[in-house]
Amino acid sequence: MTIDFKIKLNSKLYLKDPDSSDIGKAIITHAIKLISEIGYENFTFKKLANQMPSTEATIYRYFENKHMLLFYLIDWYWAFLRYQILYNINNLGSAEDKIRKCIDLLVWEDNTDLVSSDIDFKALYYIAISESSKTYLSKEVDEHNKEKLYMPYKELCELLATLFKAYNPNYKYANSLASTVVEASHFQYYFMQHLPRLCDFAVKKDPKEIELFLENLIFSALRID
Amino acid sequence: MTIDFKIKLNSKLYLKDPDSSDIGKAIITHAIKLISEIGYENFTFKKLANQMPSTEATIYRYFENKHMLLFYLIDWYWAFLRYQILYNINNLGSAEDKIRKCIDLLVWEDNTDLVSSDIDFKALYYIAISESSKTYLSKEVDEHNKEKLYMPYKELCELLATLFKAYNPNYKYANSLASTVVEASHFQYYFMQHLPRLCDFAVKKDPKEIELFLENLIFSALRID
DNA sequence: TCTATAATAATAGTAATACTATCAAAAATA
DNA sequence: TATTTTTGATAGTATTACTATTATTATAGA
Repeated sequence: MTIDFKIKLNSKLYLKDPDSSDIGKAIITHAIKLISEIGYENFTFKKLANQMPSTEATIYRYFENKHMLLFYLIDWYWAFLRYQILYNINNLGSAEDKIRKCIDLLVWEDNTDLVSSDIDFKALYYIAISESSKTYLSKEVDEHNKEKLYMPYKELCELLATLFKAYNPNYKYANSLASTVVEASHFQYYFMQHLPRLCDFAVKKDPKEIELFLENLIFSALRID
Repeated sequence: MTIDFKIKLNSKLYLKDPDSSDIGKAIITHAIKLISEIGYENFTFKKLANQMPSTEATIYRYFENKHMLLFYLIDWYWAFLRYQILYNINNLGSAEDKIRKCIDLLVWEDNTDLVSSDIDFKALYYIAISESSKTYLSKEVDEHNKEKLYMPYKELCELLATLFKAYNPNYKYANSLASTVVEASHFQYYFMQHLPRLCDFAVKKDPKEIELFLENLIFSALRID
């Protein structure tokens, strides 16, 4: 599958748009590779510069610090996921089918055919799982929220919530259910791999099991009597 | 309410048991205060030492680094929460009542009467909300898991899962539902305060609303037809 | 109470991190 | 070609995350 579009992100995420130059794009692709390998805590601009190769100072001209670079990747991920969902549910009829498709796209499977791009989607997905909550679990959350940096995440949740409302207009917790499902799709995947006693997918370790759990959770909650 | 017990934590969390000396206890109480104020990322042993007051070197004799100190606090929190639940559901008859009581204890309310201790429970609760996932969202997760450092969290989830199974023995996702509810109790509270569009509690900002959402989620999922 | 032992304070020091600044070379653009 | 922008190379600072040493203080046992 190839979707051709440009994701335009909030300009407050960066000092200089990484999408505007080759070296900017290299920063993004190498950052995805490096963060997914060594983790956000061990990631530094110096290490990134050595990998590219480039210099620390150059990267600092694009991003204020590593937190903003992570923010950029995560916002790109949420925006990309939302576009992918919009594209894929467009031709579906029922709200139920649309919700099922969302769950399918929320949970990564290895057969997902996302080539034709420099972005390593699987690596980015792992970063999203392990690091995305760190964009909001910080003391700067209110400032960042004022600068509208959480918009891509909010828009994704809003899309899900809208579908839930379409399925059952009387359900009172559409937004909370949406954020719960998005978060759960991540940490259940993480638990499956690292802390299997916290989930029920240890035996098969199959992402499809996570989808079944989430579908069951959603349609039970939304059920109309 | 006063519960009198000692929480015994995994000795791999520390170099010297902070519960074994006055200065060790001071490290814990001051760390709770300081981390809740400035956040884990901005927290350093030097700042903690200046607050107590003591010295950096002294704190390093108790904890390998700030990550292990956070781990200690979070493990204490999960263990404490579990004991509190066990104590409170002991005299309850039905699984449904027990589950409702768990939700009640999972979500902090300001009237919660936990005095008679040096521990600032409210501050610790806020730390748990904002920082607990950082104990497992690290590249060292598998090592720490081998050392059984996630036991208190697993035992809490296991307790919930057991209650879910008691309510409906045929439900297939008791563990995943348990971890989802525990995590959701935290991030829904956080969203309510910082990112209200991601939840449905923005108007009242009342923790009771979170409880209603979680109860609805659980009993819908567990419902027997 | 004295003595031995352990714990802490005070201080110093190192390597890495998280930046900022400067300036020349290279590349892009007009 | 001239001008502007970007990058590389280098240097430097403050803070963080530790480790090490030694003197002082507290504690426990005889």
